[in-house]
Amino acid sequence: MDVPEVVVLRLPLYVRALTQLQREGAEVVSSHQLGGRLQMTPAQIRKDLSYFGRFGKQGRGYNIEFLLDELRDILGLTREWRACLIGVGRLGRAIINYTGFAPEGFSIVAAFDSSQRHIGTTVGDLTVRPMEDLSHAISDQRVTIGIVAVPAVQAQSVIDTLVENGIHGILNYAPVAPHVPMGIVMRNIDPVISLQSMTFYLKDA
Amino acid sequence: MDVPEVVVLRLPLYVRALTQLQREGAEVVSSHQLGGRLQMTPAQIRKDLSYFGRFGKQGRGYNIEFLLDELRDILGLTREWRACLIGVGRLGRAIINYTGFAPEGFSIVAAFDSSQRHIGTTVGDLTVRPMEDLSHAISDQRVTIGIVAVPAVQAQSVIDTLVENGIHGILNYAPVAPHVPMGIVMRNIDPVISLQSMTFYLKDA
DNA sequence: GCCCCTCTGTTACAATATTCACAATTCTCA
DNA sequence: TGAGAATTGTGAATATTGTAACAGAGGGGC
Repeated sequence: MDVPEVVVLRLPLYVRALTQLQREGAEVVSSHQLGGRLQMTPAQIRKDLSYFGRFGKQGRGYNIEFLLDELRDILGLTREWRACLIGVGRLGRAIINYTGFAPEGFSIVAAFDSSQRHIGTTVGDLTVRPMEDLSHAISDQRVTIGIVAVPAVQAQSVIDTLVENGIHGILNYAPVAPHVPMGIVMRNIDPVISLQSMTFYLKDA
Repeated sequence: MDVPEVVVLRLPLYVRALTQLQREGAEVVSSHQLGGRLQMTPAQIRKDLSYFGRFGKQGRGYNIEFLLDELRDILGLTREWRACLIGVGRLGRAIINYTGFAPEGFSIVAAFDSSQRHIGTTVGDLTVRPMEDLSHAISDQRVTIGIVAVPAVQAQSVIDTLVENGIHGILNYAPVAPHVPMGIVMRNIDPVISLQSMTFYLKDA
């Protein structure tokens, strides 16, 4: 099964739009309607979905509940995902307190920091632990995702440590482009980079 | 000048990597070296840069200081950009307190909320103002970017209001895919979407 | 039951993006 | 000064991604 990554990146958008439609009471949606919501062509939606199966009915469209179930299954969203967070500075604390993760099945089950100042303190309902505990925590609490919220200079070494301890998925908030081995999936959250590509279009307006 | 958007999206990464190299004391860098840092091919870097001019010297590479100046100019990073923030809940407060914006020339100069509970309170060094003040604040304080940190249901209408008041650049933290008119530049920051596309690759590991 | 309208899945095509490959230029050093 | 090594900028080749178009299936109305 060889699905282009761009397609995978769009699937969560479909899930979200369909969930919204479902909340509005819709039962069926056409690729045209969905495309209207997401500002994309109906053809692209149909093509994307066709990588995974045949989910629609000609003349009718897609049953929302059914398609949602399928997409959630494809993306692996039917299980809970446990993450650990490294770095409980301002940013890290904000991430722990962010309420958007839990409803989608992502939970932060452990927090780490290298500074004595933070170790032992409580953030949300987590007690901050020293980096030395990382290895045990990952296996004991079956953590599969690492969230990195340390300063830029420390990010690469923290990520190396996570990878050494069997983490395959990394959500990186540090403003760097870390190097990860093949097979490791990393996503960067970086508002400054987003702004800097935005100003290119704003600068002569 | 017709530059592909993917190229513009990469320019900030070059700026960051070059800044880092400069801090390390380097004066010159080749496309090969830069590619090593950013995990991309030398050819891609050279081609990207060639959309904007000829910045390198054969046999030698790129003068870092010169290339940085050029890229900053291309991206419009030589001026200060003033933003306003809408929504001072947990997320909004974290954004105001985020220290990563200022060093890059982005400053949040006004904060708004629609709830009486928040209006008049102080966040960072800003006093939260009612939405009614938005129009005046944008012109008085020459705000050009809007940062949206309101709940999903309010995001579209807040964005409409920003656009009506002349904002062309929007950094959206709300977990929705809002609809904006042509010519408006929007960037979405959405860790949940990032995680959801990550789990696709993690689910059978 | 039949016609017509709708809408999917898919194939063929077009547009974009990336990589290759090489002439041209610069630097180094004997 | 000249030969050899390094590295750019770019046009051509390849690969990837997106769009269009259409055959065929499903549904509704009469």
